[in-house]
Amino acid sequence: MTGNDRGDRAGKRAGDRSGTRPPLIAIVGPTAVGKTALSLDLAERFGCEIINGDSMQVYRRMDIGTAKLPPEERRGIPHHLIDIREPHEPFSVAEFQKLCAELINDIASRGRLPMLVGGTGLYVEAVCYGFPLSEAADADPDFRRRMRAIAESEGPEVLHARLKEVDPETAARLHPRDVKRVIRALEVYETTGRPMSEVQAQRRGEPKTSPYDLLILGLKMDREKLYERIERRVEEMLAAGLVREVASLLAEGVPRTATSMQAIGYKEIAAYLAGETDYPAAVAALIRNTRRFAKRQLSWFRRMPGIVWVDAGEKKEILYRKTCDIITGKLLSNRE
RNA sequence: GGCUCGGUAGCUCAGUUGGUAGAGCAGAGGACUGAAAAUCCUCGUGUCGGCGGUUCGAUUCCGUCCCGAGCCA
Repeated sequence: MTGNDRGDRAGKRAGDRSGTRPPLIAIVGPTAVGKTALSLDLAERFGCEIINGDSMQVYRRMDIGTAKLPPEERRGIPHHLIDIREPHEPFSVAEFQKLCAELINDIASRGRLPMLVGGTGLYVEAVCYGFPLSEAADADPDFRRRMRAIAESEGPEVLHARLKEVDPETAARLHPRDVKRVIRALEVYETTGRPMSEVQAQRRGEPKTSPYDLLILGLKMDREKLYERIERRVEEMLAAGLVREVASLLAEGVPRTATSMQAIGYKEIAAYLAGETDYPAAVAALIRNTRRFAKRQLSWFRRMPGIVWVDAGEKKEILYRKTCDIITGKLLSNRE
């Protein structure tokens, strides 16, 4: 809401010329590709403030498993939207988008450059391209619980059939077994009385426009190399005390069903601590799930428009210089 | 050295009473608009260990060699 308002105001003020929208640099890419390290160098060089774009780094005390940058390593650069929720609290794209919009405007108004860094495709894209989430319905936990119960007892197809009656367009788009999306679509109809397809009609399928003066850098890397880095990172997390971290979260009463406990690294270790698997099996699952996650991230970002891809497999200095050049070119072109 | 059982997809294995083969896992691709590190969809050709023989046709039967495991000397 706030983001749209300010975007409109900025548009009016400047006759809708692109240079007057708040600037935003985003850095995306799969897990373990090196987003954090690069973001620090670039933030230092261009006077950026960093906004976290990882859905799980918003949770406090989930540090090791989410590869959160420790405060003492942040080189004095402000980092936003880290540690803003308790691990048992829910969070959502809509909240994220709203908080981001406020932050971006605030940072820009202070003459600094906002830099969104993260691997959660939905979150980053919702911010970069301003999905009109505010027009849709709020989450309704109770409704979701009831729907889940139906899916379990009668099968997910029953819900899909129900959706087909109220919103045939969305039903056609969704697979009958994609329970979460089917429930969300039903939820939108339930709480607004309008089908989701109608709520989203203006945006879906249209060419993407951004409320920001936007530059998205995508980090890519040879698959084999990326998988090696993932494996190494998991070993490092374990050595750094991941098991202890998960155990202490469980001990403080975070339920295993909480969104935060669905995070990779946490769900596998929680299963091990509950005696459902042995340690080697848990570690193997953790590595495998991280690889699959990286694959899904790549799938998302390959499709997302407007990304300038750079090879993160190159030497640190080369990568730094290349990305600096891209950003400088972008900033100069805005001055004309 | 002798005997037995194995050698089939990256891995573990199934199977073909002779008509060139298929599961699980791993892997790959994709979808994604208020749970997203979540959720969901699609994808199985490989000298059937090598070389000969029998056969219209061999991964399947026979011989031989190689490799692995076990047992007996």
